[in-house]
Amino acid sequence: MLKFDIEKKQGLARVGVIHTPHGDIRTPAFVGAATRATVKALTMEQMRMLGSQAILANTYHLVLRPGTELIQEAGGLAEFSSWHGPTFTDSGGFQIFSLPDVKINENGVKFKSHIDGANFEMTPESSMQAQWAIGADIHMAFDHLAKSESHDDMKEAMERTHAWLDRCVAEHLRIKNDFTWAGDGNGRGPQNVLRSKNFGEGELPAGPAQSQYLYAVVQGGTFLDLRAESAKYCAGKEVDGFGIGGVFTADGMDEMLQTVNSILPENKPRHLLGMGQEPIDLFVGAEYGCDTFDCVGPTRMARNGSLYTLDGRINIKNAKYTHDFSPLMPECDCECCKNYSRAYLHHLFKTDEITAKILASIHNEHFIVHTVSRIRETLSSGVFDEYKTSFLSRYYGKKR
RNA sequence: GCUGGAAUCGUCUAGUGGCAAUGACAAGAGACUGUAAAUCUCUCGCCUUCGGGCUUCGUAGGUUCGAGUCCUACUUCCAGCA
Repeated sequence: MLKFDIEKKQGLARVGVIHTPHGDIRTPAFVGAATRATVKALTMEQMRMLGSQAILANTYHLVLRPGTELIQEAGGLAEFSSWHGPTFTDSGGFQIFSLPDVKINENGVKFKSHIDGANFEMTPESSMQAQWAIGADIHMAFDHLAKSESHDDMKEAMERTHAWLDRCVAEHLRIKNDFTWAGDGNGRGPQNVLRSKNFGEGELPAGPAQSQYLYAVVQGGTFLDLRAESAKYCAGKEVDGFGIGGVFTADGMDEMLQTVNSILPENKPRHLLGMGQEPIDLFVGAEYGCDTFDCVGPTRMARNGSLYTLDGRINIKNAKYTHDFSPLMPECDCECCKNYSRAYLHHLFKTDEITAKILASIHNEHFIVHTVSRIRETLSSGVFDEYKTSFLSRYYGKKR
C-alpha cells in the first residue's frame, strides 16, 4: 500500500506526504506534465531548480516511442529521464478522448498511431503491463472519457471505466504478485528490471522489492449523481489512490469535488487529472481535498507566449512590452524573472528564439509549482483562506 | 546613347480585359487545462447603420461598356551593347 501521511486538515483540504519509492511528495503538489518523459523545453535539472517534486508521463506516447522495452532496459522512467524523483504515468485512456479514429469496444481501444498511422490497441491489461514496464511509482487506471457532455454518454463512459478498473486492479495485482521489482531500496538503481519471482536462492535481487502503485479514476463529468456513484465504486477497490478525471473547467468543480472527496477514503491520495492551467483550479482543487495536480497548460502557455503574473496572464508578444525593461514578475524568484526583462523576453519571442520558450517555461512552471507550494504552506499555517482571497482577487481582478 | 526587360499592400510575390486584386513573410490581436500543440484562429487600402460605399496596381494620356492587364509618352530601375 502506498504510504500517505496526513499532517493537517482543514475541511476537505489536507496537507500531507506521499511516500514513493523515489522519494516523498509534500502535498498539495503540482506534478509536471512530462508526456514524452520530458517536460517540454525544460531539462530535469531545471525542473528540480524550479521546485518541482514529481513528473507525470504518458503511457500512450511512451509505448509508441521509444517503446516500453527501451525504458525498461534503461532502468525505468526515472533512470531513463534522469528525473530521480517520484513519477506518475497516465494510462493512455485520455487519448481515447483526444485522438480521432478511435474504436472503442468492451475489450479496449484501437487507435491509429498519430506518428505513422500504424494500428495500435490498448486494453486495461496492456496499459497496466506497459506502466509496470515504464516503471513509474504511481499508475493510473485505464479509463474512458465520454464522447459528449450528455448524461447518457457520461454514464456509459463511467460504467466502462468501472468495468475496466476491475480488470486494471486484477492485472496490476497479478503483475505485482508474479514479479518483483529489484532495487537498492533507496529508489535508485535497476529497480525497473522485471524479474520472475521464480529464480533460485542466490539470484534474489540485493535490495528490498520495490513496488508500484495504482490509482483508480473517478468519472461522471458534471453530473453529481454519476460522480457520487463513481466515487463509491472506486472507493471500494483495492487501489492506492484516486485520479479524478474528466474535469475541464473550475466552474462547478467545488461542488463536484465536495461530492467525490467526501466519499473517497480520506487516507488515500487524490490526483486531479489535467487541471492547473488556471490558478483557481489549484485553489479550488486543494480546498476541496485534492492532493496532486498535473496540467500541460503552464508549459504550453509558456511556449505560446502567455505568461503568468500575479495580475493575470499576459501575452509577452504584445507590442506594449517592446520597451518594458522591468522583470516579467518582480515578486518571482525564478531564473527567468531574476535575470531578464519583459522587453528581452518580448524580443526573444518576436525573433522566435528557442530561449524564449525555455525561459517562459521555467517561469510558468515555477509559478504554478510555487503557487501550489504556497497553498500547502498556508493550509499548514492556517491562513489559506486569506491567501486564496488575496491571490484570486488580484489575479483575476474585475473578471471575478 | 542604342536595344531589350521590369515597375502590384511594410517586404517579396500571383494576376488570362470583368478583382479591392493571389500567396508567403512581416505586423496587430486572440485562443490554449490527464500535449498529434515551439500550435491554432482572426485582422491586415480607407470608411461603414456590415447591406455596402469610396480610392487603388510608377506618372500622364488613350482604346474599350469595362484596364493592374492593350496602346502612346514620360519617370525610375535592371541587363546587354556602345
